[in-house]
Amino acid sequence: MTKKKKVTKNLSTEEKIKASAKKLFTQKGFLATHTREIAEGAGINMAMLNYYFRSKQKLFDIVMKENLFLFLGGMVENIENNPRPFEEHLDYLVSHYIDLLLENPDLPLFVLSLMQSGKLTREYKDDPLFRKIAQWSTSSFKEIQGIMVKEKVKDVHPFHVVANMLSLIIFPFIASTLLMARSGNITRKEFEQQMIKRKKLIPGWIRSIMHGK
Amino acid sequence: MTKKKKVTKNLSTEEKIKASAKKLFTQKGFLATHTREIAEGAGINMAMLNYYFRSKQKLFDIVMKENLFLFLGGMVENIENNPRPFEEHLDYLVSHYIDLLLENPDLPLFVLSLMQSGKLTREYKDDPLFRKIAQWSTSSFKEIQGIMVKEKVKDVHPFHVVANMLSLIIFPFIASTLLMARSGNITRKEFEQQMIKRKKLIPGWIRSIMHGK
DNA sequence: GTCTATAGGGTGATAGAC
DNA sequence: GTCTATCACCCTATAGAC
Repeated sequence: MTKKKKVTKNLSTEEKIKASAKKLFTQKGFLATHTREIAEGAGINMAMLNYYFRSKQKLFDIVMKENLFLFLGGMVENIENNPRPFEEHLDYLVSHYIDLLLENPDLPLFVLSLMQSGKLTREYKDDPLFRKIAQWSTSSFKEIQGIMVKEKVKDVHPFHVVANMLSLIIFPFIASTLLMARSGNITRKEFEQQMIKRKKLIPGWIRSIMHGK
Repeated sequence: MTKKKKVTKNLSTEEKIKASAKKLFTQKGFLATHTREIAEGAGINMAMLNYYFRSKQKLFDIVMKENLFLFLGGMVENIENNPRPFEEHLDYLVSHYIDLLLENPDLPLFVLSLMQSGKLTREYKDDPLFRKIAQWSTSSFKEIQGIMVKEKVKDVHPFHVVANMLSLIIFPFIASTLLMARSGNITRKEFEQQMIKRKKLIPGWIRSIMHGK
């Protein structure tokens, strides 16, 4: 009855270990994942893990960095290749995140747990990718502020635009089980279909806040 | 430089242990919290923990149950004492949750981590409090559905009403650090002030979705 | 590169004195 | 009820044969 979904593709041992580790770390976190499980999942011995990665911690760092780059890399690329106002960027942004999260639904909780532990900001604050994202979000925030001043939206702080955008994109994935049960017992497939529909819905909701409608 | 915020109120040893355990479990989860830390936080010895609670697991179960009752208890009471349509309940609901989360900002991530592990539904699915909440949310969902049919909202599934309500309430607390940094570097105090403002804002946003505006 | 066997360290739990 | 000392276990990491 025990699940042993081994990663048995045609990969090098190193890649097999990384694939197994990524899956387990993302699902269970650092502490709850044991090197023995990772080895088992990769179909190799525990000693190989240390041969290739020196330690559990180093393996974790490498896997996490890849996860983060996955999360942010595509976005930065798009920002740099398509310099345009925030509001024109909005549709791409929402769509990109939702696509990413549909494929990696465990990513948000993983990243947020790391963030809460303070580890994330400590270790990656000087990373060029992180700096770019930070820079872009600062300028985007100022843009949002500008729009809201122009539109004379005074009862809603621009903070809520950012808060709502991230909430509406990310939270459903974190609480998918809860939401499926609380919305007429829909299936995983129906859930995913609704997430795809949100790609069109969320930008509208965000715009109506920004323009005070 | 090590923080040692001991729980040094005038409490019985048992209460001291529970207070220390609750704080640590909520912030770091089960595995990352060690019995030695809990004991240190309570200003007592590790052996006392087993004397009062038999094991780390039992202590965790007790503390978790209290956390859940905190999360749900007040709401169930209000639902039972004030039977009224969902939309009239909405303002109370949002307000209650935001007040609760302002005082217990670590609670959501804790509950969601538990939920993801499947432990929560397994252990508490027969709990009367859980059953009441489940029942109430089912009937509320049907009410929302009814309103949206009446208002001829066809391009938005009622799922999104529930999804958005929970997202807008809970997510900002999970990602507070991120949001503060991404919204003009606001302080914790300003963040909390905006959360209080959301008590009035969120019901409006939810209503406009329900009524197709 | 890959394995077996084992070292070394830390964790939860408990025995037993007071 | 509270403490000190210690056990038994499990986990990561590594040594060393192949």
